[in-house]
Amino acid sequence: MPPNSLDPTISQSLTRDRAENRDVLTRLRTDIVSSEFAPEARLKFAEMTKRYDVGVGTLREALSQLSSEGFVTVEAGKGFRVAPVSAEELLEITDHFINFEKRAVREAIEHGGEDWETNIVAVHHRLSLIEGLPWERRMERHSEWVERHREFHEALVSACQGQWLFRLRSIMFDQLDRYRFVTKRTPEGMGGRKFEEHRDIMTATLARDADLASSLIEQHIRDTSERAIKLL
Amino acid sequence: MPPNSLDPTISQSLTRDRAENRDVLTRLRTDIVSSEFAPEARLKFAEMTKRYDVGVGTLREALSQLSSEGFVTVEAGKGFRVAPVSAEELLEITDHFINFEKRAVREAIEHGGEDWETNIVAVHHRLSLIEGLPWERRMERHSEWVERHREFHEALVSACQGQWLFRLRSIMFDQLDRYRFVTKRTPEGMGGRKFEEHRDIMTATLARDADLASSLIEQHIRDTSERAIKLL
DNA sequence: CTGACCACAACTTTCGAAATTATAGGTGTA
DNA sequence: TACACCTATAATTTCGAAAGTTGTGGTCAG
Repeated sequence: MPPNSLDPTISQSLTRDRAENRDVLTRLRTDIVSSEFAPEARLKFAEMTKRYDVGVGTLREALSQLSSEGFVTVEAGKGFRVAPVSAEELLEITDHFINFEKRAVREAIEHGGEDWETNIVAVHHRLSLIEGLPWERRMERHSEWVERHREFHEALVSACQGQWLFRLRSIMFDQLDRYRFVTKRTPEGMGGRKFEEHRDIMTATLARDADLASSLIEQHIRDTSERAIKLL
Repeated sequence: MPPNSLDPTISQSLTRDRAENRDVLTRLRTDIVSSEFAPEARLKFAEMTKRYDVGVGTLREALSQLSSEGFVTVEAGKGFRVAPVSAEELLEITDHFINFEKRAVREAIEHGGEDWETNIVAVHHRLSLIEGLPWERRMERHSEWVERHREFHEALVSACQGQWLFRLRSIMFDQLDRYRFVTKRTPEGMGGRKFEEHRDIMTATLARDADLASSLIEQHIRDTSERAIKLL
């Protein structure tokens, strides 16, 4: 039942509906990543159940899941809070993620087949459609960019053999997303060389040049994190 | 209301009650780690609520938490299952854990103070009390050994600076525990050189010899995993 | 004026029933 | 006989209310 095409405000309703239909877990994580809730803010059940229109049980399940992902903290009897942020944590997360991502892309280059290659090209294209846009239009579709950016990096390493390597990498990536958000409103952060960097990473990966791809990815991630630290 | 002292079967009721009083999450994890539920077995709510005497909501929260820890899998509408096991996964988990643990112990050696040292000695002593026992008595207290063993390795790295390093290390340790369980009933696995190995690791760590401690830990973990693989 | 104690309010946590969704078995038709 | 559909059953998933806890403000004794 997708009557989106009948809605007069098409472009808005498309993104809006997609956001609304996702489950509470995803919506809550998105709201925390995008600083909708400030770090260390209390997450009260009364407000949350109204905001997301779900029962307390469902909400509790989502919150406890987010706590094991590291996005919220929980203290017995005191409820849930948004996890704090710090420059030290960002530095550590960055190091772990780079470490994982480099190993993962190496494995993917070694084992990836035609489907893997094709998917990278496809996903990169969708990312470049947004990154090629002028500054203002990119800002409007920032949440879409976040999603495409995630898909692109995930596609790069999706052929890696280690299930846990992929899993650990993804945990760190989600955490990085939270810090990446602070660079949103700066032209350098949200634009700059991103377009070329992603293109170069893709080229090196498809050329099966693991050393080059690794080093490009490391620079790419470290640059972004260093910009974020200055803005924290 | 702990009328344990009135119970005639004291030693049994003490350990039993301690197990019963822990929350559902811990009990369920213990039951999965100790192969109480076979890998890939379905975890039905009807049976679970009776077994642990909790409501479906509480159970659901525990299960979804365990799914993000990797102990159970969940498919929307199909319920929860115990996560599968494989030799490949054990090898990967072992590599990740050794990697984390070596870095963590290095950091701990660098930053650890007197409290850290004292705690290691104390926790190692409690571990050695069990490991010094003859074979049959050790078997009886296997679940206690698991707990002490966890505490010992945790104490070694508890002074490491990286919060996420510690966290990631702990996730891998819990996963290893599940595989370690298969070596339970073999004399070599559950005894052998464990006593001396743990003592040597402690000595090297307290002597602040990071290189030696790292290499001893790597051997220690890898030996155990290789034994487990043969029995899988 | 200070400190402790008590009662009230707000919030978290848990439970069991109701609604929804998947599964298996059986019936009818080609 | 094979295939599809429909029904009954069994499971998951969600919700709202009740029970339990923690925090707070006020009162009374010292």
